Amino acid sequence: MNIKITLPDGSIREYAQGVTGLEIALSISEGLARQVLAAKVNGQVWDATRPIDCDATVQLLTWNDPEGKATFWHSSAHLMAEALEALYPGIKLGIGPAIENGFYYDIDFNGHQFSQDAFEQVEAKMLELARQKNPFRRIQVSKEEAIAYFAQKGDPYKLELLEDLQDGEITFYQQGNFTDLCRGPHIPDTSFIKAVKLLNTAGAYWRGNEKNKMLTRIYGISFPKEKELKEYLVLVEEAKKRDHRKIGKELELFTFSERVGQGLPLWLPKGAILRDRLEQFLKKAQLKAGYQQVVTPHIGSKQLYLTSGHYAKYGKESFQPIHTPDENEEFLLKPMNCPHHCEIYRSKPRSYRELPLRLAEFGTVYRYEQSGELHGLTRVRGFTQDDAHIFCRPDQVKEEFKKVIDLVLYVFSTLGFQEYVAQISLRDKEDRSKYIGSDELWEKAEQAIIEATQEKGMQTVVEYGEAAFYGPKLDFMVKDALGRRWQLGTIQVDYNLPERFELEYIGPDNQRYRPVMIHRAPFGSLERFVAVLTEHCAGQFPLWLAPEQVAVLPISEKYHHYAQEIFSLLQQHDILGYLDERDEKIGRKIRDAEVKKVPFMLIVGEKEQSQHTVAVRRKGQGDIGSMPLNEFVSYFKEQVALSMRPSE
RNA sequence: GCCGUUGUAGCUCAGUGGUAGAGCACUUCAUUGGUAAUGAAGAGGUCGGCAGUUCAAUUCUGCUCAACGGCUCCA
Repeated sequence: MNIKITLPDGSIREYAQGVTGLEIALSISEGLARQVLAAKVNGQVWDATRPIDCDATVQLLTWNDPEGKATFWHSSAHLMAEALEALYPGIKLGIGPAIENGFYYDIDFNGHQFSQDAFEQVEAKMLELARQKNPFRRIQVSKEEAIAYFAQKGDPYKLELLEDLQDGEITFYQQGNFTDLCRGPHIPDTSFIKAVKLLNTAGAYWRGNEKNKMLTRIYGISFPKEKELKEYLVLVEEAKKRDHRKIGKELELFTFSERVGQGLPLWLPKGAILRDRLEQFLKKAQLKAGYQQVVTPHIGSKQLYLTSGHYAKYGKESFQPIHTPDENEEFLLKPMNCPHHCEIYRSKPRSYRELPLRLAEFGTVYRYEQSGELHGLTRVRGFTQDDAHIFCRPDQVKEEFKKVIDLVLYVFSTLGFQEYVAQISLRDKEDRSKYIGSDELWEKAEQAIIEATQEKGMQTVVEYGEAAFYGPKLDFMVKDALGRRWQLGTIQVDYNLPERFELEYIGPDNQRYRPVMIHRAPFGSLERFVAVLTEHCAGQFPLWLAPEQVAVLPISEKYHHYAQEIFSLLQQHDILGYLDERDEKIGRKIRDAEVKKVPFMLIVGEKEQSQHTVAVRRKGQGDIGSMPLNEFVSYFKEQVALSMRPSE
């Protein structure tokens, strides 16, 4: 009996029943067959060797398809497990999935010593096994058989996983001497794996629960070609060069001190300039958008956070209250600015005519983060939010929300972040105990976000369980140099805090109403934003942000006087930079300025002094000719404006 | 917080059971130079901290602090 197979180009071919993806590929071309890793059958990824029994739509997956890569890496995880089992008999296996870049397997080494020194040995074993061209076999087993197998093998983790599986849908995959409980799919055989590299090890709790045993997670990556592994490793090196912790040190943006405490960044002069420019930029944009700046203290009475609900939620995992010596009053370092802003709202009766009231503050907050979580500037214990709270009428929520989206996107585009993910963060579907407020209010808030993003025509992803405890959010995420995702901007709709703080306004009918709050921070925090921006531009900041914009480099001591004149004129135009009066040759001064990523160098010597010009050199471009200083200043200002123009 | 790795000069890193080295940076001197490193000399470290083993510890052991890679967490 024949079945009809529809291919992605729309063509329909007939094959005998039980045809496999691999056979279909072979019927098209041998070259294709050599590349096929898996097959997407009616939208589901299958083994390329699995028989297809009825009419189906089939897409053949290769290394160029994300699902093809995932299958490849998943199979690589099995291969690694096989190699590890061969080298360390008696180990227990957790889970071993493919991830965004590679794969991992969680291993209980059951008494064996394992360290990264053994990586090469494991890699060699994997390649040895790969060359055996062992097919991955899919085996359907009953639950009983499956339990018997792992009970005999003595693998408690697999037995635990089996508990949650239904009889009848359990499959094993077997290659060489290795059998694993696995849903699949897998690549046809191990010989596709031509290059492997183990990357690092890490502890990981069994099933992600910190009450469970910690297993050793081994990360690795593999490729169908040796060359691709090399390219990948070059890419990783490049990413490391962009790491904001490294660049931050080199460019003297920030530092940490053990004596000050972990997670408490010290901003150095150049970093402070960067921060300040970002603040000024946003303040200006916010002024235009109708925000008003406020300032509030760094601590607040514990009572404030009891009211807001933050104390009940986070009190135990926060910095503990400060006690006054005499009255024994309790104060908390402020972990967020909203309660303070609520009190500003309450400072006088409000009319509907005043709304929306938009209160903005670069507010420094302190949160106790677990020590193992701290990471450069992206995860710290003291940081400054570009915070604002919009108090508005319920009928204004959507419009205000959309305006905030515009502001966030304006900020992103001005700073060159084209790639970001807008994530709608909603409540956990099952566990509602983590949240305050009624279902009705939550639904209103969630609806407002969904509608606003739809009306803006934004591409969004929805994540459940990612909401704040008082309301849903729209989060903007970007990736760092090493591919880790970080949340930058956030916009949150909140019906709950106005309740808790009993915020009110008088409506046109002279009745009291409750306003709605929108929390928002386009940068998120200055710290994290600077970190991600640093990596984004590899320390080569746009001209308007560069902490050192122009270096004045006299050829020799004889021209110091003229150079000083030039430098002070630059200062009068608010151009930042330095004058290099060191007793060094010009080549050296240029090199040092290049290394410091200074965008412009003005070289002055005999010729410039006599003609009253400056020789302009642009970083990365070289000499761009001589001109009178005033000409350079206007050229420079043009370039600053260009560097700020929102990219399309 | 948990698992693993690391900690030597301002930075990047060698090294050893007998109290330490390089390059760059820094200081001084010579040099007055034209688009990515001029030369010489000097100074700089209680080898993360505390304890223990030892005749002797930077080196071995324990604890502790911090950083790094993950896990968990993230108002």
